[in-house]
Amino acid sequence: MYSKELVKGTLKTIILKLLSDSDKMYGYEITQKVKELTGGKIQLTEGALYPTLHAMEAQGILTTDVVNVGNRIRKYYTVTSEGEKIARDKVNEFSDFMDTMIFLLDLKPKMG
Amino acid sequence: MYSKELVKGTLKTIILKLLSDSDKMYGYEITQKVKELTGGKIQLTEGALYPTLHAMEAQGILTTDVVNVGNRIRKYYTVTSEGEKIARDKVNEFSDFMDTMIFLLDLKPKMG
DNA sequence: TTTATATACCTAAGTTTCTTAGGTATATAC
DNA sequence: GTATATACCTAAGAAACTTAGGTATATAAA
Repeated sequence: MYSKELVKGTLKTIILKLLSDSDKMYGYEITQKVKELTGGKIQLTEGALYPTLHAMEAQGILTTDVVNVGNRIRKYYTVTSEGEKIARDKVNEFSDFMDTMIFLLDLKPKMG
Repeated sequence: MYSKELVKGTLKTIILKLLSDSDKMYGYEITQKVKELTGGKIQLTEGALYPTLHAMEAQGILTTDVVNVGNRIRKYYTVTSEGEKIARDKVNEFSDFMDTMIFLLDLKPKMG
């Protein structure tokens, strides 16, 4: 797990990237996918995740589709076309930011 | 300039890296150096910088040396040996975090 | 059978970390 | 004599989280 400050500010970018790459995902699924992909190094908290999803829905970035699975509710989120553009912008901005930080901190990236 | 959320959480890391690589620096000098090195893409605000420097001094990470330059005061900051370790840890953690994000966001770094 | 864990949603109070918006003062360029 | 640069500082407010709950079903273990 990384220190809290570091992961701050990346939540929307992560959510939008995962949702853009898949048809639809539900909240709990997003937390599990991030945990799996990062080997547990990034673990989204539900207290941060759900309000962010609701805000992005209110802004027209995401739409929802509520499904009954057995007796439980599952709320699927899909990125709108407007959201797709925001997703690309967010990922590009983060990429640019990382390049700047790599230079500033005099680092060599380990991948690529 | 990057969106505010992104730069959040990197302030201490940036300050400690710059101070570790130099003998000593004063607050205003740090803001100018970061602005110069990032081509204006990261601009530290004094409202964030000074309280952070004071906190790190109180924690024994930094020591100060006040100097008179003409009739003006200049407060130089130096990293303590304890601070050097924290600086290395912070930079390493950020480096690791970037590797994780590069994988998660499916990016290719442009440098290295 | 009841207890713990996993699934699946949610909210609200509190904390941290920053931005915004000031204040003080000297030096220099226009 | 007015704006910009240098150089320090603080305090109120905002943003984005964490922490700590609450609700409810399904399943595995004891």
